[in-house]
Amino acid sequence: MQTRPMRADARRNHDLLVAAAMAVIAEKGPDASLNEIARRAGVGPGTLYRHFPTRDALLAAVFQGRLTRLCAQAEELAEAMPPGEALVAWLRLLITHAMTDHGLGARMMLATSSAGVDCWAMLRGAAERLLHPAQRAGSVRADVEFVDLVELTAGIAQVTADPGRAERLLTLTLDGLRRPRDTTEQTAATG
Amino acid sequence: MQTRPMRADARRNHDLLVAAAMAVIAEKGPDASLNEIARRAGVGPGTLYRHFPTRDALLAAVFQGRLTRLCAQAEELAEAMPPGEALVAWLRLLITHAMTDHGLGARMMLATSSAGVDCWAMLRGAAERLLHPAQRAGSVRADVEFVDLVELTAGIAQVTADPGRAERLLTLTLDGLRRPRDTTEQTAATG
DNA sequence: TATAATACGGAGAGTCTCTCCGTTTCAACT
DNA sequence: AGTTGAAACGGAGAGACTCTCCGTATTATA
Repeated sequence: MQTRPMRADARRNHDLLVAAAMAVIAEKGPDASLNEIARRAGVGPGTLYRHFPTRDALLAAVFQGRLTRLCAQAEELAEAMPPGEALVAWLRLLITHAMTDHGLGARMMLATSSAGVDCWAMLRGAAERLLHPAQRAGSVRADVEFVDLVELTAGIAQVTADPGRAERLLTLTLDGLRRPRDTTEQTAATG
Repeated sequence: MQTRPMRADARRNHDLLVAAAMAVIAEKGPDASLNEIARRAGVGPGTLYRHFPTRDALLAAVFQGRLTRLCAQAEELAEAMPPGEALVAWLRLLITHAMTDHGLGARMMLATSSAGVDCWAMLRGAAERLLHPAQRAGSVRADVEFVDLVELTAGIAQVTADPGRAERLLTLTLDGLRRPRDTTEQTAATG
């Protein structure tokens, strides 16, 4: 996979397209017309399709920047707080990310490999950087895995656009719906 | 809201359209062409739009039957099991429903009022019929509300198509990600 | 500057949604 | 049964979108 330097005009159009896509998607949602994005970028539709063969490829390019920042924040949190709190704080950031642009963030998070950018791998690195210490510290149950975190977070982000509701659902997910079992309930067979 | 009897041909076409929609959506997903549904039903596009002004109205009609059955099952479970178990069993059914037709079920569950069929009200009745007893019995925390159940369930259904994963995420949501607090961790300030 | 490789642009084919209106069908009344 | 007004039908068509193809223009290299 050797990346030979792009021709100057190609590079310029690539950047114009990503910028236009960011603007149009922010205002019209993830189903915005690709035609309009091309128009806004000042290029023809053909050019758009040459750079980004599928809609998802374009979306991935738009989100790569945000995702990179999100993963960097995981590292910062890990160094600034105790493991359990750091994880929770990052999950909050993750939900915010997943809610951007009408739930588009969540859609990208779930895409295993969206043409070039491997969101999955990036997220996995960041999430496990926080999850494993939190588990070692005993703040999070040991059987929780990376994929659980991402799917639950993405799910919450997709069902509501209201940050207050999202916060509420995240809290519930962290603590569980069942009553805390410091009572007598022993749950003989829950399977 | 007086419902005068439909004309015979109107009634017939209505039913043909719902049947066609069910078939086409099952095979092509929720974004299936409305044109094709009309064609399959043997009517013109105009007729389809007269009966169902929006896509969601048609989808709601398709799902009304399934939803009705789901709500009836809530009643049956309530009579057959202890409150806590009944709720969990019904949530399992709810997720299955939410996953049908490529996550379309979840989309309908979240639609507050989809042209005629008020899914929200139906679900609310069924869910609270199970939730409140479960809370009185102490199986579920008292601050959980109907809307929490629906949103969490719909979220799970939308992020995965694999029943195994859905089951896993439901279990996690019921029990929480945090470690059960029979340990020493007291969480002074988690905000 | 000449030339091959690369990228561009936009016309156009095919599809989809949704509307409009002339035509047909139904049901109520004589 | 026959008449008639209302209700419903159907399909042509406007407008928008996705994606392709290929003649033209631009870029890098010699």
